[in-house]
Amino acid sequence: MKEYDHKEIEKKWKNKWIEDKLYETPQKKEGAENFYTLVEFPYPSGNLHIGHWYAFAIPDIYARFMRMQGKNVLYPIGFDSFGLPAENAAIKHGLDPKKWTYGNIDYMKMQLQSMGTMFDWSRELRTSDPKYYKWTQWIFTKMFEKGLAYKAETTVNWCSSCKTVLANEQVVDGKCERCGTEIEKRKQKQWMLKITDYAERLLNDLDDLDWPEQIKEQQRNWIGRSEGSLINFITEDTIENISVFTTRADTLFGVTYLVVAPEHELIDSALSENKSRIKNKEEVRKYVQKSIKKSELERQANQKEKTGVLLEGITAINPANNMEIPVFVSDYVLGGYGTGAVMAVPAHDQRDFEFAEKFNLPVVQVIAPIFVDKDNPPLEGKDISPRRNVQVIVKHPTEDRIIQIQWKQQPWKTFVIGGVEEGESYEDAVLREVQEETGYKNVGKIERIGWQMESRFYVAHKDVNRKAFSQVFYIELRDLEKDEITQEEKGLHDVVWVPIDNFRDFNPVSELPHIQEFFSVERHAYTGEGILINSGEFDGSLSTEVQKSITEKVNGNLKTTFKLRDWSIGRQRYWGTPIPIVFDPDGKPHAVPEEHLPWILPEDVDFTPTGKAPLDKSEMLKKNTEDIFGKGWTPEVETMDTFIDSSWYFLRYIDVHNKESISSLEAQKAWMPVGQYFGGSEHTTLHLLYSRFLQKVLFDIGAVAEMEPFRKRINRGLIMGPDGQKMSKSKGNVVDPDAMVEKVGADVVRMYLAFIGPYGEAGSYPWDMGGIAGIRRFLERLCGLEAYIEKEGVSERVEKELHKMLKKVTSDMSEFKFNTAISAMMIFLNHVEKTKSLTKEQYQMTLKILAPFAPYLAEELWSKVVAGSESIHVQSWPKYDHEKIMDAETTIAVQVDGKMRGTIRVPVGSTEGDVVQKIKETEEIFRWISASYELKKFIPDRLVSFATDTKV
RNA sequence: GGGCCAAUGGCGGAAUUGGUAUACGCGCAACACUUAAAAUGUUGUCCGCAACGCGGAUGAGGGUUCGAUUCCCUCUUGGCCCACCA
Repeated sequence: MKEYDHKEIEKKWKNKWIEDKLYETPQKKEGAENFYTLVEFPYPSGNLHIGHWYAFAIPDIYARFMRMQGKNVLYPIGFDSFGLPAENAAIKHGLDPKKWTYGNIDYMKMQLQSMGTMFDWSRELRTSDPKYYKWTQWIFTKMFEKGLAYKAETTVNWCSSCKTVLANEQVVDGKCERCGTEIEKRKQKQWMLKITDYAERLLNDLDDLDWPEQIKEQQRNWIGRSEGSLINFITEDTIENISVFTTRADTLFGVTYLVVAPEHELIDSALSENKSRIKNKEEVRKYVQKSIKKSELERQANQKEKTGVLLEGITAINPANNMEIPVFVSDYVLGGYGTGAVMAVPAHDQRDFEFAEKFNLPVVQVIAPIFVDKDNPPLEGKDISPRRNVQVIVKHPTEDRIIQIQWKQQPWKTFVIGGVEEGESYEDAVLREVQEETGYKNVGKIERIGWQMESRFYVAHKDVNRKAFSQVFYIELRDLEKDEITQEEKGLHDVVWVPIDNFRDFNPVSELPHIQEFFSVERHAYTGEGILINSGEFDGSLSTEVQKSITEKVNGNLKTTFKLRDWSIGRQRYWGTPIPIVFDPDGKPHAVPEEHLPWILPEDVDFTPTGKAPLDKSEMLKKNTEDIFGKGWTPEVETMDTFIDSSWYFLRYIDVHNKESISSLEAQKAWMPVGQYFGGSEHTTLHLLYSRFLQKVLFDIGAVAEMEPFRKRINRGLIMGPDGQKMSKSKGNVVDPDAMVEKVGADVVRMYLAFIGPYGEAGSYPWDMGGIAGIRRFLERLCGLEAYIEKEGVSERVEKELHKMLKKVTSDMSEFKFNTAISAMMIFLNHVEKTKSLTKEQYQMTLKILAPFAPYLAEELWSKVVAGSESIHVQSWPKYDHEKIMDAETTIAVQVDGKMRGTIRVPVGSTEGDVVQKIKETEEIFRWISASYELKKFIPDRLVSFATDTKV
């Protein structure tokens, strides 16, 4: 056994590779196609955790593989080096954010290099470098010129601890994503980017992307396109119309009130103007102020309990039926979505339903669910006989029992059930049917249960299809006094008392949700589809088909709305890209002209958070502004959200020293779009969407030639602690990569992470100390292979296994299944050790396959066996030989009636006849096949399947 | 509440995409080497039984099929994302 001294090997090759500039990627390489492999760059937090290894070292395996496949592979790295932690270090420990950040970078660079990655460090970038942020600012000024960057009064998320504004995406569970402090709502003038202008394109262009469907779907949901109608409700005084957005115009006849958000403009004007008709101004003002100040968390915590205030003095007209309806203000309506006002349909919207119950508002059903009886479905070609009927749940006066009607001619168990006669009310029909069918006559209050519905079923004894409008009622008997029922009724059914919980035995109607709800004492709105009722000329139409016609009838407009909101990007912070805007003496904003970019981040600032931006105190910035633009001009003092920095960094790597543009079109032509982008799933709706947005903006101004930045995308999984929990210092389950590398070597850590599970599925994998020992053993055994070379002669078997392995590894790597690729290598090693036979060529090929996984060890062993050779990492990937994999004989599985009954060995390419003949000769298999059998399937060289079942 | 995804031995996971379920690794057990342990090696390791055989098993139940971990339906559990989005 040869010694595997990982420390020695790693030290040796790390330096050699740097000396030889092994990983510097030229813009073009003779005879090689360019391939851009990208991984999300890190924030320089101080040191690498095991997640970083998973993020960078595994894509490195892929990058190396592509390089050996003959591609000119770009695998760049940089640092997302602006951001809050640097500033927090400054505030807490009085450190210079720049020094703190750059010190961290130096250390992390060393760690990254220890991984054995093929990063091209000559292209390293840092977003806090003026040479970089000059172009971030340039992009901003272009957006400003196009009206895509604007300052607007909005309600913002304010973190009182970080003393800054956060984007919606940075608020998690109503708390600050960074520090966990509860978020308050504040109104503030705020720089915004108009991503909503691009919503449609961001959505549509997803279709053509070669990304996992899951990721695309998540972005689609985030963009949240919905098609609905804008409908105008005229208020009594006709001055203040209220426009609402709805996706359920079909329920318009069921609107019994309107609700506006606390932020709605109607409230603003009504409270300020004297002529407003609102009578309870004080009450409204108090409610609105309270709810706007309410934190996100409170708003969510109060989800169950609806609150609101009636706007006294204002009524609106339902344009569908001219009914007068009240108007409320409530915070269950969002100011920022749609028009900030909703039409409330309590019968068919759960939130409206809850609100109506609390405020005692009328509930009008306009959609009737359609119930098709599965046991007695309508038969085609039969007449349809429409009918109204009632179903009555009759409760025993003292016991928890209800009446079940057991039919004699049909296999039915039902409630009391019967038709409503012409001119008869539902309630009268209930009393009559109960008396006719059961004889009981002293009943309590009649209660309607759930919604009217349309049932469709076939009535066998009348040979018609019934389409019945039915309503369920509940009554409690006052006593058991009853009249004798008629002989005719007696002949039809028995009346039986059954326990209340047996309601599921009732068929078919008890399957209906609202019956079930009744018994579980929950009440819900009916939000599904159905047939329109109480809707004038639309009665009888299908709810899914009337949105357009109802909208047109009331002069509404069809309208598309998005959930996506504009991106708020201003930060009252220091350590970020300064917003390159100056204000003239009238306060009008102007972009800093390109010749003055980069608009430098001044260094004479005080970091103590005050709620005002630190740059506000920079004399240097003020002076610089006046010097350039003149007296009375003032600078913008906010910095940008760091997500902007990272929304275009991939365009910089490809031409990192360009002084004329973000990157030349020539460089873009060489590299863009990114061929493979690896990252974390947490960036699906943030970074990934923002990058696509900026790319499209840049495309529109001609700065880039591609409309989409990333051709392919893979979201990696999560590495958990050995206990299966998320790693955290407080749980004490953190795995320190540096210590692991020290102990077992970088190659082992890389390879173990690759072996832990498939890379392209965002699962979570626990770190297993035993597992990593297994990989270490594997590499140690590989070190021992050299001893077998040319010792035992040539084994055909080993040659075949080698090519099989090569084939498997090659295809697995293309699909990011590094785990099974490694498993194939292990299987091969097991074969070699068994036969102890290996040629020099076979050994070299094995090392090449190992090279992307364990770059240090492969290089070391390679240098020993191929004297004076170039690095193994510039060798080309071996090709497998199909001929060598071919077997002369193959194993065929024999199935009988779907069960495995044995295998036979036959020459490759045997015909069906040969195989059957062989089976007939094989007693232990043939005994399963009775005299009469049928050959169901013959797959050459694989399987044969028989059926003996004569029924088939 | 909505969307997406998953569920296979004691554990991480394989399975040619509808064709021999449990590859590979870990763990465990026995044995060898050793004074002993570690390391290493060899063998075994889904479950049941009247055990060289047969039956059962891929979260549960049903369906399609000669054949289902794979496709379809219902349900259960778990994960991720979103969430009073009209």
